[in-house]
Amino acid sequence: MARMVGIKDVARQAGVSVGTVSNVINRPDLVSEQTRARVQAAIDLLGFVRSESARQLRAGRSRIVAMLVLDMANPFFVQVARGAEREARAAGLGVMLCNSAQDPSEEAEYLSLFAEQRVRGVLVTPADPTGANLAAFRRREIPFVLVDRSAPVGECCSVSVDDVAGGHLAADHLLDKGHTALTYVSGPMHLAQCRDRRTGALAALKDRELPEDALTHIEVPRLDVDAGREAGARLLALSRRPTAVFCANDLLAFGVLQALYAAGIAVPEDVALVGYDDIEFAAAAAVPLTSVRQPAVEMGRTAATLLLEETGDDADAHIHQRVVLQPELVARESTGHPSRP
Amino acid sequence: MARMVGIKDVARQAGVSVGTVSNVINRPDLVSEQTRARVQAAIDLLGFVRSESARQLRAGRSRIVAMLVLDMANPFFVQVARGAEREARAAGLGVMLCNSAQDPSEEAEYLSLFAEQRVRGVLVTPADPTGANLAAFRRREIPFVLVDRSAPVGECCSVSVDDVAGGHLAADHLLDKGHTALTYVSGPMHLAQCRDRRTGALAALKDRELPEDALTHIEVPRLDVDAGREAGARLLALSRRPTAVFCANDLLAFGVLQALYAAGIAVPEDVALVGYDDIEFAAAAAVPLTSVRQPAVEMGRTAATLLLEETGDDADAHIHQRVVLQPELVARESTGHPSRP
DNA sequence: GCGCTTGCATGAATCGTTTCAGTGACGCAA
DNA sequence: TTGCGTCACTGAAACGATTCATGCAAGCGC
Repeated sequence: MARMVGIKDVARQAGVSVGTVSNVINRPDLVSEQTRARVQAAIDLLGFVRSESARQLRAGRSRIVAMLVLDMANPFFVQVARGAEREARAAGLGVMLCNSAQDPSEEAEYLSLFAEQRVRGVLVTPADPTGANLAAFRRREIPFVLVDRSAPVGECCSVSVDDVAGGHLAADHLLDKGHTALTYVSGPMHLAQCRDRRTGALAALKDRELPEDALTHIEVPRLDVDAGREAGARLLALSRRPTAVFCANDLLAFGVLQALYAAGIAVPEDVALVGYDDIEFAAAAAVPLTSVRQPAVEMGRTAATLLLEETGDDADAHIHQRVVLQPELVARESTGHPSRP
Repeated sequence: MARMVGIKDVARQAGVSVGTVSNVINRPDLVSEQTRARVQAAIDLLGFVRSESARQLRAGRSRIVAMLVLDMANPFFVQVARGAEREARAAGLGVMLCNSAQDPSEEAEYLSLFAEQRVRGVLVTPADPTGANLAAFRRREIPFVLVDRSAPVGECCSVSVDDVAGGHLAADHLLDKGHTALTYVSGPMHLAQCRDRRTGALAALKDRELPEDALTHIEVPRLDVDAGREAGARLLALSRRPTAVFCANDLLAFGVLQALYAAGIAVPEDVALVGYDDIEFAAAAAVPLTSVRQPAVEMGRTAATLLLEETGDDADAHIHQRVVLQPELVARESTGHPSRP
């Protein structure tokens, strides 16, 4: 590979000093019209591309924000990423999107990588339930924002969605449809998500003075379609099959839906089904899925905004915020068409 | 933010020279056991993290490969990315995943970003039909591998899947089921993908001496679920409704499926449906979707391998390759259950 | 004509690594 | 003792940009 052309080559070609070339690139207003044109011509002629590494070596930090999500196979996170990306790029920053796949050791590796890269900041949905990875990361003094997790006030910024409210919405909807007992299908209960959504559902039952045991609980080890199928199988094996099922995310709901279908059980006629996240495929399923919509894009956008604020020029003025967004129920056919409740 | 601790601070703390610290990190075998321990202790004590930017400034290139995909909302590309990522990380490289969202200008911006970053190489599914972006990129002498596109031999590496064969498989399957006329639902025909899959389907018809007009064609402007719904509506409006539909990707098929369902038309009883890509949700739909599986993970893996080869130490020995993988039909219920054809 | 400001351009210092030619120290053979 | 090779370490020169104190010239008011 031929030697990269540097700012020096441009300077020589244009007959000016390196400082001037730098000014043409970064503060063109300091340079006379004439010189600027000459330098620009040299740049174009030589095909000069400035080296980010040299730039950031001098600046002390890069112009990249990293984003580490739990599961890229889940369209929900892709949406979040899209929101964050749009915001960051509007501010002239690049985004490095990575997938921890819920594996704490992957997460740790990525966080080291980010530290070495001196990224501007990190948007992260933590995978490590112990918090050890983040604690180690905090010591490096790299700003980060928790996404889809809420942080203790003051420790760092966080953007999340009110999962208790979401669980409440879902349960309310099913109860409105006339069901008096629900089954909650969740991932591992060490995830705050799964816990909070259940809490919300219980609250909804309580509001109507229904007993707590009107909520059956099926817990599976992951939050994907496969696990949903497993949950569906266990659901079918119950002595009294429930008529209303609330899943902790849409992927689980898909799995359940499929298991029910395979057993010849009609949705919504025999069983009403509610998912969570309202991913694109929820609407696109053959039986469109009622789901609790999380403002995913907005969550990403907000997280990026907070990070930019924290790492901006007036960073000292920054105080950590804990943003909680509200979910919203999207009723579709999997819980009975609105017109025939 | 406190000043970053550098290799110099470590050297001072350990009472050795900077060169020695560097050796401890990069070539520990050159350093005596004792010194190594002392330096390591200093590193841990000070929480030293080496600066990638300085490192790559010296090295002339970074340890990051970029990946630019067409549509991150399509799980197929997420799979490809996963394959590439695994391979790259195994080789100690970071992956920067970006989404051009099929927008040539986004693509151009990202390619500039990559050039400035001096990335090791780029895996790209081009969005720009004119090829201008890539041509500009080639001048920068940054290696790249085409993904899900085949390149003219010798120009660069490429990994793709045989789309003609895929189309043939899909059509064959439907014809095997007894259908004698097919409808092909595709995205824009300027995409080689869409063209080739049609070509394959036509070949299948020809093999059975069916006329070319046994293949109706519905073209929609994008390859997503919405576009699929539109195609479904147009399909329903046809004077003679087809009994067999082949979609250029699973997202389109989902849209069609939904439109059919909404119109009370049963799949597979009234209409048989085949998708393409075999994304995870294909199996998870309430009517599991027959689909042409592309070896997505393997494609990503192979692309990354080729790139590593091209950018490795023996790069001079590298000759551009054009890898074509074979697709595979996965029969599910949307074309009639195997047991009751 | 003198001192001032203003506008432009200069070039050296700097960022944090890696690398490489040198420097000692030590052991061993002649 | 000298010469030589090895081993462990040193210190300075890159890498390619940004920044800043500095210089120079022209313009202006007095």
